[in-house]
Amino acid sequence: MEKAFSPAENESRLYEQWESAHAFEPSGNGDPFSVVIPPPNVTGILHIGHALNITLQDILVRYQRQKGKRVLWVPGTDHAGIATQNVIEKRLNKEGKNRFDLGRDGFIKRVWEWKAEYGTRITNQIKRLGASVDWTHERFTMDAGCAEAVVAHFVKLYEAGLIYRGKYIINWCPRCQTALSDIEVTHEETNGHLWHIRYDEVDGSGSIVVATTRPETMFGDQAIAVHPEDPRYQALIGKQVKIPLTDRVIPVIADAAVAMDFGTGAVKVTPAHDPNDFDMGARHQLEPLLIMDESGVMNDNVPLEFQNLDRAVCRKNLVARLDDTKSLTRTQDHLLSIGHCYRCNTIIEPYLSNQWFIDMKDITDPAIQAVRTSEIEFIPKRWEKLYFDWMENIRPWCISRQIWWGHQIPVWYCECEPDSPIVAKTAPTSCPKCGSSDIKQDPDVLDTWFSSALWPFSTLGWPEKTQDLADFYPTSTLITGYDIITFWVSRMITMGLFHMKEIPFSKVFIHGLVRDISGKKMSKSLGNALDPMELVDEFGADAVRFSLASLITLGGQDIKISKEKIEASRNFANKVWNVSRYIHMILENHDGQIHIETPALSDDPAQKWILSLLAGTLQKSDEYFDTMNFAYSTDLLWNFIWNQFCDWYIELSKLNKENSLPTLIFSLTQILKMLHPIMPFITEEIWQKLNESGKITGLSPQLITATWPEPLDRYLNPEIERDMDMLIQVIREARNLRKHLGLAPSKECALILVVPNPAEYKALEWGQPYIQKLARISDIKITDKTDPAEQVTSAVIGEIQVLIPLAGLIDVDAEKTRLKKELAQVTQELSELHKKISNDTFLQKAPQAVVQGVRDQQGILKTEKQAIEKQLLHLK
RNA sequence: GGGCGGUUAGCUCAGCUGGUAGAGCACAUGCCUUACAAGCAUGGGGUCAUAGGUUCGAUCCCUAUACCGCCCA
Repeated sequence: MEKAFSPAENESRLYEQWESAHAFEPSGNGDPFSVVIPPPNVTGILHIGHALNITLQDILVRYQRQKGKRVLWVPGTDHAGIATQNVIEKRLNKEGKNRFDLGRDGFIKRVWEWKAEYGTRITNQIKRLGASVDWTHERFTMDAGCAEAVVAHFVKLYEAGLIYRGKYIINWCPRCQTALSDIEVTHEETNGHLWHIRYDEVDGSGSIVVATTRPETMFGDQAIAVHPEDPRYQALIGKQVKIPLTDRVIPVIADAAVAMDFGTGAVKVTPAHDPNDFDMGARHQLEPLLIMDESGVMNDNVPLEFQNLDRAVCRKNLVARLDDTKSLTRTQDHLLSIGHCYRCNTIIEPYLSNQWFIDMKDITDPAIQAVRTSEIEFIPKRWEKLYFDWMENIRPWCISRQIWWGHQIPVWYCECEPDSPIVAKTAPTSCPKCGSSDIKQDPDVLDTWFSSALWPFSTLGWPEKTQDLADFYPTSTLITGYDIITFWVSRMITMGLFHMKEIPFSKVFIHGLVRDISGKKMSKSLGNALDPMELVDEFGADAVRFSLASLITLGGQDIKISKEKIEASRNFANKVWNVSRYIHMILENHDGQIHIETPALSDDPAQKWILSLLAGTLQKSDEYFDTMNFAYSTDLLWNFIWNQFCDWYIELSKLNKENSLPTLIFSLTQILKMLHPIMPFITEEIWQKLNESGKITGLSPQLITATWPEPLDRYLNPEIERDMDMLIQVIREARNLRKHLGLAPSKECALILVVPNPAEYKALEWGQPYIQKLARISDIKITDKTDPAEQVTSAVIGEIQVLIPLAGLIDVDAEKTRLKKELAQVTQELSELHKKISNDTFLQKAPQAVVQGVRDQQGILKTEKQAIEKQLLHLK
């Protein structure tokens, strides 16, 4: 074996080997276990959040596969309507063109070309992470099957009366030129102003001052509203006022929705540009008046001087003019929340337009129930609160988008009845009413999430009744970030239950978002983004995966990642490689075969010990993988492999190399199996190297399809673990004493152990060679009583005294100082225990075991104290 | 305005059906001990945000407060 594992030279080869062996495809007769990947944007690149998400799924999936499940992990990508269209439009801009120059068909063709060119980029990145997805099941939200599903979905909802079209205020992005759903708008607290504007009464008798954050919309005002019980304005209700700078006259109306304590208590009502005003307008039969076009530019419903101005410029000019004309009575600083497009961050315009909606409130009940009854379980549970909050206050979902890239709405219109849509699964050739062939399809496309909502079953073949659907729906576990619980998770559950009458998955594992080391969200514009592919290049996929997994605790907190963390994981991988290399070397020098399925049960204490630890590790490992406690899994394996197996067992086994080989090999194979879900590449490579040695029988050709370890409970041995713990402590103390003496590590010395306890005496007796080897001891003497004659440096572990006799070399003063410090420590602890034990209420109320624990501890410390005092006396 | 999460060693985080704290990294010291210097050995380092309360006993439970982050309106 090479001195180090080279990820760059081996990972892609191993991946291809797995894939060509069909290892990622469902096989066997086990229970099905299926997962659908949260589809990334087909033309995007993989960011570290994806890497985290994919890593966690792959760990779960590989574990379940090794456990013998019939595993299907469906990969795929999303067409990401607005985002992708934006990218292509930017490209066109660079060529000095726009989408209208190409026309709809030409533009869409262009996007498909782009997809053909870049669509494999992200799937290759998924491969580089080692994701064991079944590529034969790969899907795309705009492939033929998904498209068919989307149409079936739309038609079914329409026929159930749940989809409708209408004029409402929606969130309009003037840059993307499309409607957005409520959750596609992000709100930002912003320092703005509250402008107080005076509207004069037509009859000249007085005026009313309204406060507004958006003065430019005043040209669309259709009323001024006050609260019906506001004493300040009683006389004004019903009066007519004039909009400043215009001749338009509007009424003062009374509406209970007006907040008396906001601003002046009087508000302008602009039904076409504000959702609340729209509702109020409907109550008072006010006609909405649009004053901007779709780009946010003022139209000819405003005075000439403001026409064709951008809304922001208009505001600036208007405020100046109002000030000049004394209509502006006051300007206040005001903190307000402004909606922005989540794709391009442009300020959203509440805009009146004709859109398609789904009436969600009629179909969410089963989806709410499924989580209430724990049929679907969120991990961590607290996210259910967000889910319920969203679902129980659900509003109509605006699903139409005024873009070209996406699923065009399956609706046609005929001149004969332009307001009556023809909804059909396949494009009609003529109008069913008048027979005219002059029919036009609705130009809008559907929200991308409309198709994503079908993902757990559209990817398995729905609306056809496929074998995949029968075998793998419902899926098992969904793993995703909390940022798309409302966008995606809630809608999959709703639509899964609506179409399939069955939940789409039984568990939803929610992980945090990846942030940089200072807690900021990673983004390209901030320059703090870590490119997962660069990290894979530098440290290997295994190290990146291990690092990410090690940060995922069940609390679901956001995680911070740094290169240092990944470097540490790379070092761990190197440790695994090197211990394997060491065992491999012994194997090569070994004559004969090792039978892996029959590990030796030897009398060797070290072997008994490591097998006991291995058995315990396996138990916990199963538990942590089953509960998706990823950080515990990585901790457990790191600790067992590095701190127990490598640091201690390997060293102990060197005393008994040849005899230890079966245990070494067996332990290693179990380690590889347990570590494989997290670090698939390096473990697979080591596994195959073991196989290539030709000296081991019973190994499957590939680790990926090797079965998970059988329980090893028969090896559990608490006595040997206790004895070895003690032995390790003795060795540590001996090393510590040597260090204090300034002894060169290579130099051997003598050791005396005073051990009054017979059981400990016995263990130290068999442990004698281990102590000599690991603490570099030439002569060792184990006795049950102190020999006061010698000059020693000493330490105490419970009843055991560890002494290094070294007449002449010991700095008596330093030794005294050290012992006195220890004595003070022990005395302090003893006095605290004493305080506790002499408290009557403690004795009465604390559990027996706790009281006994304190007593035991007291006994041990007393012994230690006496020993230290005795040693101090000897030094005089 | 409402809600959620966080505050533990220099850094990143564990720990919490309550019995005075752990890891990795970093740091210090000494080592090329033939698996590994991407390493080995040893060590230092924490009034568990603050103030109250419950309790024999609180990092853990309760109530406030402060600060940080996120979500919703």
